[in-house]
Amino acid sequence: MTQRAVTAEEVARLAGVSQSAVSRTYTPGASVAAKTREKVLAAARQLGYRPNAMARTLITNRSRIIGVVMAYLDNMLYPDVLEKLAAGLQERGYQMLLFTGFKDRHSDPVFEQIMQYRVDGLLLASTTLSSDLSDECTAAGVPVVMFNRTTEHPLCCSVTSDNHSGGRQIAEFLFAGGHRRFAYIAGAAISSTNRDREAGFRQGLRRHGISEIDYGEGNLDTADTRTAARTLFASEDPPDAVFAGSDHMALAVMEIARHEFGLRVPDDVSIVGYDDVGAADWPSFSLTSYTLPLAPMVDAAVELMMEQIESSSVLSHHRVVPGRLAVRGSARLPGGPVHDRDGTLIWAPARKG
Amino acid sequence: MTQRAVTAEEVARLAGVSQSAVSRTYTPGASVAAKTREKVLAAARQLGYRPNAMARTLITNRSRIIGVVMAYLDNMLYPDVLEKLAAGLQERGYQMLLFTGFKDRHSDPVFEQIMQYRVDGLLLASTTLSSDLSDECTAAGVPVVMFNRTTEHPLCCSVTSDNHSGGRQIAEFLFAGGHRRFAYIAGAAISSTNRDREAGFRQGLRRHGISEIDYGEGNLDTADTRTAARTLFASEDPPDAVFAGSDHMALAVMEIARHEFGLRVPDDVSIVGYDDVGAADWPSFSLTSYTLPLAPMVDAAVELMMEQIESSSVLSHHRVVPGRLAVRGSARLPGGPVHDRDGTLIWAPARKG
DNA sequence: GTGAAAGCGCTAACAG
DNA sequence: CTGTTAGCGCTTTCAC
Repeated sequence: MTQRAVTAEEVARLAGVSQSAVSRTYTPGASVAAKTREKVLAAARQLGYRPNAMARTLITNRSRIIGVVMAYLDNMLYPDVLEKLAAGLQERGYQMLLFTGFKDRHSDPVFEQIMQYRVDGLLLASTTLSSDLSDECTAAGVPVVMFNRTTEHPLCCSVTSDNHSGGRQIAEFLFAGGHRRFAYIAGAAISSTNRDREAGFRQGLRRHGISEIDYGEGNLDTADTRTAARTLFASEDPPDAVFAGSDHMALAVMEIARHEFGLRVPDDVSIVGYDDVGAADWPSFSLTSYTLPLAPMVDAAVELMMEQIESSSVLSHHRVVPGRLAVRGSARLPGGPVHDRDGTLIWAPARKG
Repeated sequence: MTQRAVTAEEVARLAGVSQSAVSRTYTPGASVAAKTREKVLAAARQLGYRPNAMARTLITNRSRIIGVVMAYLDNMLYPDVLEKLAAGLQERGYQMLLFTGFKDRHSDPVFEQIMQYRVDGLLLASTTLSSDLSDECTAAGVPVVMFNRTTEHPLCCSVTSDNHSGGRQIAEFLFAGGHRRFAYIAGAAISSTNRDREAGFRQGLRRHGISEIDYGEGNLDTADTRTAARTLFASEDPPDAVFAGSDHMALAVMEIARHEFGLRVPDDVSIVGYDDVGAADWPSFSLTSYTLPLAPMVDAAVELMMEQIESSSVLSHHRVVPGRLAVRGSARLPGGPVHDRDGTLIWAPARKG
């Protein structure tokens, strides 16, 4: 601020009331006479007064700011997450302090900064970030919600999709499609999300007696994924079905398959992703993918956050939101309906009409 | 914060020094004896002390927070902007309060919120947002930097690419490629960015006697762009060269051209975009595009912001960062070198050898 | 319903 | 170099 802003004191003077009256006018539950309130508002408008949120924070011990940590945004999913999250928080009167772009740098100084701003809560949406961060938060009494990842740590909340089930459903679907040689392209090796998707995929295949699959490290990175795909397709016995742990990677694999190896998708190789980002539905890709239920996930995250803030306590709830397989053209279709091991229907051929 | 945080007072008591000594320890330029500093740091570590940025703001009248307004993030460019911006600000000790996701809602309440948090500056990266917002800021003495858009308003800074020149270069390139029937797909009609790109394009074509071109309203929206593209290609005399005001729209046009009209790119129609987002370089698209010089633009924006904050004054500098044509496969190549009207080389065939 | 007064956690003079 | 002191702008008792 270049010039000192208008204070409640000045407004009070102009309105001919006490400074407390001004404060009360801007405090939702406070008792102010309608007449007083009007005088205050008139004076405030005239002077261009705005309550100072910082000063309020100092005394209420609530900043109404949520720290959001997203190491990098190139997962095509995150812009969407950010938008929905911002909307949800704003609706409840909260602001968003964003920490991102520290791919290379260390995250510790970042964390220090966050804490100095006395955020009311922290949302961690980086699959790769060390969980020390969340420990330090709970130690400081700041509620944490992990988004699209989880942890074994006892005291923190998380919201994820049903990664394990999703991976398994994809395995069932691909197996039913007649494939026999599978590959998995892994995301960040240390992330629970990647671990669960892979574990589900392997479990689904094992049910059909397949325990050996190809493996590539995509690392959520375009270049790494391309390298992994090249190795895969150049092998003597290349896979005829590839499941990539994220759409981002799946699309990179598809590009390599088509443009560097001249493979037809899905005739020569089926490719399936996870997340169902916008581009998955573009005609050029028509990527079969497992839909990450973004809206309900964000809702759940905001809810968990509010619950903790309002109760002034750090909870430990883990919410899993179910997604569903979005079948498109990048994977061969099975001849008939596909069921999960518990009997639920994963996919069925469209009825003829 | 659930529990009241540790204060400088408590640290001082434990360290056996005055509270000021604690403050000084955390103030970069302050004079503290090494021994005192150490005692303080030891006590702080023991208690888990962190300075309260809010309290500091109250007295320094500097929040070290920059408000960033981005109405929506689906322009594939913005995640990148956000990352780079966050990194640049962080480097200088600033945090980022992000306002986004209010596509449908009104932006006024959002603005009120921003101002209550006493942001040191505001970065506007929404091409579509009304400029009243920036007026109100300057009125309040808060420096504004517009990113990737500009305005006629006297008191505010802006950083853009050379949109007009970019549009013109694309016109030259396409004309030299032998095209004769052109179309422009417009972004947000009210944005300076769109206006300039279109004006440059038209100017470039007019130089060659072409003043009539097709026009579609893509509105930076996938669905709108598709509709516009359908109308274009379904016409009796469809264009053989399409320039879309953003890559996002260019890709949408390409999808429609190929998959709904069976057109070959660039044999049947050349398509050129603007921004050079990551996907432009994917083999599936190989989109010729004008590179938005993102890194220098973000640097300039941060610089302009800091300059204003440090001088405690609202400046009015408009920075234009030059980009360059990234020639790929989505537009027919000219037979020989292409020059802009001032003689600068836009493109030349690769040398044989 | 209202004003006076205390104080949130910190920085910035000011003497020493 | 250090401690003392006076606020920053606000919310929140507490009497009235």
